[in-house]
Amino acid sequence: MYRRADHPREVTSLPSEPAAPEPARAPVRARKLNATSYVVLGMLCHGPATSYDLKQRIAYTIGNFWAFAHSQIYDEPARLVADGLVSETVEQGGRRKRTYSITADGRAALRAWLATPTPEQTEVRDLGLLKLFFAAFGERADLLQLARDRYESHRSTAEGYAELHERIADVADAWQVKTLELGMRYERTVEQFWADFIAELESEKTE
Amino acid sequence: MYRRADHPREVTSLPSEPAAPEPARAPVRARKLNATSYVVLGMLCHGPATSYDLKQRIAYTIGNFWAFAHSQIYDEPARLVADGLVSETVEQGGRRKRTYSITADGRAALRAWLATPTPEQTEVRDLGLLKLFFAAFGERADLLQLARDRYESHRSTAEGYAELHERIADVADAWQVKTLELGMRYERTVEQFWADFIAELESEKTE
DNA sequence: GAAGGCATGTAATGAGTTACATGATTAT
DNA sequence: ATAATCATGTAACTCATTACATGCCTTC
Repeated sequence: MYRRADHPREVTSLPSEPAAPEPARAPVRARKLNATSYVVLGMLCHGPATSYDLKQRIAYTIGNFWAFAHSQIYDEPARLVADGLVSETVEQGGRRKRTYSITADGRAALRAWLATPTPEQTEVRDLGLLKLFFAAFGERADLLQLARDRYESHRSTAEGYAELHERIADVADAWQVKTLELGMRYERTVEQFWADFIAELESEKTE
Repeated sequence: MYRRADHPREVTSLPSEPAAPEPARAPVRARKLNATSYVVLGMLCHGPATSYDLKQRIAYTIGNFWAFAHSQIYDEPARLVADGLVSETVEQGGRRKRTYSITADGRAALRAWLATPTPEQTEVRDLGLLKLFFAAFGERADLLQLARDRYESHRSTAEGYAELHERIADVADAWQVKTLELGMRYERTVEQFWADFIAELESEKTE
């Protein structure tokens, strides 16, 4: 259950009025969906899922470059249910596990989003880059260490992507494969950057 | 003033005790700093600044790839003051504008962070990539539009970076220039990806 | 049948976003 | 002297992160 569902949001009718004859449709004013919402909607397009299933689907794919905490994946479907974009069935007995499915409205919302322009700038949240930016205030040795760590990290991610690509290129959705291909190019670029940088640092030292 | 400074955090002494003779040092248990904190600390290393100054410094530089809302830049320094890592002076009269300076503890905290390993994965928050990933659930025409938009956006960012690089390469901090160079490589890579993708989409259409 | 990890969830806290508000300065 | 924009800040709300809690399943 969405634990903030009863927060004061917008008064749509006076509390003392008797129930109006309206058929209790979708919320009058829709919440503005965010990236998390669309990720959940998109993943549910592949079929009903529990939060844990979603967590898995995301971890293999989008989670590689855009992390979502597992509690987000437990909260967001509940919000989408409140929005009428997702429906939920609760297992009888046991842990009363919830399974979510996307509704027709949910599919429509996803399609509408896909049809919408995308003017937002990409954000690259890279602590390594931040550290490089402020390196003047630290030690030279730390910078070299940073470069080596970041190089290794991106090299290994790139390698992982390449393997994944081999395994799924023939079977997966073509656009998902494309996404992965951008991931590969990105990782290789950054890997190369740090490699070049290490080389520079080391050549300066010996001069 | 940090408007949540008086939230219940951790009781360090019973309220009824008379003031102990301790010299009221830094907070017993330090808040865990985050990226925003270090960005502010780093920017303050270049000299005292108001929040607006910080906003500017960030907008020209780090803000290009990692966005911070201006209210964050107003909140975070206040927290750092509470942490003892930043000091503040309040203008007398007028708007009682606050100017922040980094303290010795603040510099130490920044240096410590720079000396720390960086195992976190880079996050790339790109709505275009998300849309590509879920493109199977949308229209072909929307995908082509997406590709064109994203191509143009990255092309223009790359160009902007190149100009900036020309202007500052000789005068700015060497590591900051390096950061920019990674930005350029990144933008060029992504630009090229979308260009290739557009070409593919268009060649399929004519077959 | 106990240990350890997998699956499922909630609570508390802290951070980020959006919208609002308004004083100062500059340009017309 | 009015408008426009820059500079400065707060409030309300939403979202994300961290830590906790615990049932369920496998394996030894």
